[in-house]
Amino acid sequence: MTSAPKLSDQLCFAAYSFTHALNRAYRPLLEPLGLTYPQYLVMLVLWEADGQTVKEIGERLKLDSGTLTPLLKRLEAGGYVMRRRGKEDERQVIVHLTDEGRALSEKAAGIPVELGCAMGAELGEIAELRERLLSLRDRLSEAGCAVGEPEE
Amino acid sequence: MTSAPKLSDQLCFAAYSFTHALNRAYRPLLEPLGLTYPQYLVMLVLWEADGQTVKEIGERLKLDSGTLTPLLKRLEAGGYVMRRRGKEDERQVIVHLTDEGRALSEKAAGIPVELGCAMGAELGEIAELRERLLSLRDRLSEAGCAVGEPEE
DNA sequence: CGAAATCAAATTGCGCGCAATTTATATCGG
DNA sequence: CCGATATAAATTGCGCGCAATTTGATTTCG
Repeated sequence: MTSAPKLSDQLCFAAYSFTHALNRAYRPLLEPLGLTYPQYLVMLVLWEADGQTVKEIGERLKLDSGTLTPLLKRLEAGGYVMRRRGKEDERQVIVHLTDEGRALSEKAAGIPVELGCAMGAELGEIAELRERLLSLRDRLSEAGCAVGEPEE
Repeated sequence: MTSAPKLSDQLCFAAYSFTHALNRAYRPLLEPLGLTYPQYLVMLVLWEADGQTVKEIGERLKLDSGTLTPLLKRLEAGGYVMRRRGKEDERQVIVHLTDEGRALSEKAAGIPVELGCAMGAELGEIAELRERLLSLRDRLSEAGCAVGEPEE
């Protein structure tokens, strides 16, 4: 008798609802900066290395141009980045921080700390959890198309 | 000098991209059933207990009527559930499985197993990770409005 | 060189998630 | 009993995420 899978047993639901809770926790912290959470992630990528192409940003965040193009336009409208066609290769668009965008990193510096406190978890626990999630993510991505073949 | 937070240091990004990877892994498994991942979660809730109100489903999944109402309408259009106004309290809408919706649980029974294999993780590891994510989620939710007060 | 294949962004369409508002029903207090 | 309050869904508006397609530039190869 194949009983239905239980919600409470599922790692997937735990990850799903944890992510949403994180999103909700970030919202009030990011709102004063005029950023959504995915926009914040893009800014993190640019603070690490300015002048990346849409493709490079997408590889880092695992997002495609369908998501990034409108998001970057909103960041541009907000005055945090500038989008320029590449000079050598006109297919690509290079994203540069504005002065304002660079300056924003100072205001955002306290956010991870604050979130860490809200979770009340130790740095070591956080780090370990992070590694496990990234490793499972990569295994899932590798499995990728292999998922789905019947067992018999 | 307050340097910008690093993407790679962040638990939040790990959770974010793990969740998206899970979503992508579920997609090809759920597509033959005609379900999206959030729809699958709703079905999990109903397979455990049929005849719940929109509110009850929302409490279980941490979703509100703005998300659930259109989702449930699509499930109804797909023939898996029926939505009925409550007889005692006409404010609430009670969601019932159809025969087809109940039958679907058999086809979905293999999905968690398949995903577990794709992640190549042990049951114990999965269970532990799940508990930690749920516990952090709840701590985040409790902190809730407390998040955001300045430190000085 | 020039057509075909490849590649980077942009666009389109759809389903979430959630804040904010609206509608309809139920309950409470005077 | 009736108006005020509270509650459950539904609705509206916006920003993702992603599949699929389109547009325009570049590379490949005959």
